[in-house]
Amino acid sequence: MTVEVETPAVFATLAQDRSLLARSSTVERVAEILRERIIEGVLPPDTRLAEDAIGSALGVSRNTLREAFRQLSHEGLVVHKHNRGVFVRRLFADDVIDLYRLRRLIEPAALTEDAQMSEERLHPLRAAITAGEQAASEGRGGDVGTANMRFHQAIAALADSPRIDLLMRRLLAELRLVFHAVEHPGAFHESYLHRNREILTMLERGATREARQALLNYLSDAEQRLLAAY
Amino acid sequence: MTVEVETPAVFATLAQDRSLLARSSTVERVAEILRERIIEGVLPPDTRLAEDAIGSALGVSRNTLREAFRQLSHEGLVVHKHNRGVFVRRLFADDVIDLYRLRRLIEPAALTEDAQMSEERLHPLRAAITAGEQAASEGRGGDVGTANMRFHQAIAALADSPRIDLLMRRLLAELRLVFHAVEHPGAFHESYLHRNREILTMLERGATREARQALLNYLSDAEQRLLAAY
DNA sequence: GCATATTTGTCCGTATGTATA
DNA sequence: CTATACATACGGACAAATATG
Repeated sequence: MTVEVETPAVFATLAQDRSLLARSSTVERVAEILRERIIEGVLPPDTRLAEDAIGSALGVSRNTLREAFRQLSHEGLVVHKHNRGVFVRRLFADDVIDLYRLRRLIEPAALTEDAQMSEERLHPLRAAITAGEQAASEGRGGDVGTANMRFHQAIAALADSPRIDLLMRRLLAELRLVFHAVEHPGAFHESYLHRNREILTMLERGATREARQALLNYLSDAEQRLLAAY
Repeated sequence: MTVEVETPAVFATLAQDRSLLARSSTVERVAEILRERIIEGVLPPDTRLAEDAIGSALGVSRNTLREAFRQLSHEGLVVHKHNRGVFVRRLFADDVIDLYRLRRLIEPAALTEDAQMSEERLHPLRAAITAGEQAASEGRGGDVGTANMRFHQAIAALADSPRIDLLMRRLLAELRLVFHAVEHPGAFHESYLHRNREILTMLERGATREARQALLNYLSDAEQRLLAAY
């Protein structure tokens, strides 16, 4: 069963400058637009991404679009079925387990004792949390999820490793596909806001070991709740 | 400064079946050929991979070739410079440090206590080691390196996680680029053969903790030797 | 089950913009 | 600064596979 989405309305972008401020390539911009739509849930799992429809909607050639598809395929956001086209990826319980196994490996490891957890380094964590709290108080459910993602990206960034940053970014993008399976993503993320702040507080007072354990508990809880939704 | 390689001779493949046994796509086969050449060192770092030259040498269109490039780019083997083309990636000391940070995180974590280290599961490790020893005794230096890689891929596979498998595969492919910096890659890998077997022996008798420590020592040693070569 | 229409996979030619000698 | 080489992007073509009636 494939999902069909009315294409013209969804892709109302890219018709902009092109020649003026062509900082990035066309392929990059097309991939970025599709990535956003998939992550937002506008293009839910199993949606067929027809070349002709999207290509004409975005005003790009098939070749260009196919390169963007290839890129998203490597990021795990779409799957390529031979002679059938590309579809927004659907993740299963196996994937949730695998993704959280990786998270439990990477995120706690980023909370090293020796790294001086200065105000400076912890600032991104603080910013993500306050953004999440504000979004929650204003009822912007989607933004709560985004802020939560930013918090965990910031945790991974403490490892000070470009490859871990990239790994975490791709991992969280995949997780977005999972969150669409829970009924109220906003409420799901909101319930973890205070736990994020607790972890931050622990880090601020240098209780790294404690923070690591709290993070592990957080991850196991989230995994269980997601698995229950499957 | 970019390296130039005479193209026609290097790419004497792919002219085979094409329509007969088109099991994998053209893109896959092209990527595989380029990956091999890069890993073997035939295409050293900073080599420019011109679309026209390689495309005509392999007999594929530029579109197909570009998709193969994108694949290799995601694996970190080539870098894409906007409006300049793709080049074989050159890694620096920073990258060696980053890559080994990831290895120290992933590989020991794959050696879990609870996982039953049955004969079955440990067989890939044993096979990789004997292959390495045989290659060493027959003076096939390059194959020693390949076998060593296989050993560590097999270690990562003990984690039983598709994403860790993929991560490890990409990580080891990147490391190939590093090994070309040492003068005698074969001798480098040979010196670690007996340490691999020691680790296997520890696992066979259930001394997981000990094996993990030996693996960590192994990785730190290798990192130091590589950094010294830079 | 069959015939037709649609869509993808692959390739080519070309025009335009960009970087380098 | 000019010229050259090259990557980017487009449109069209055709075979093969798939979907549709």
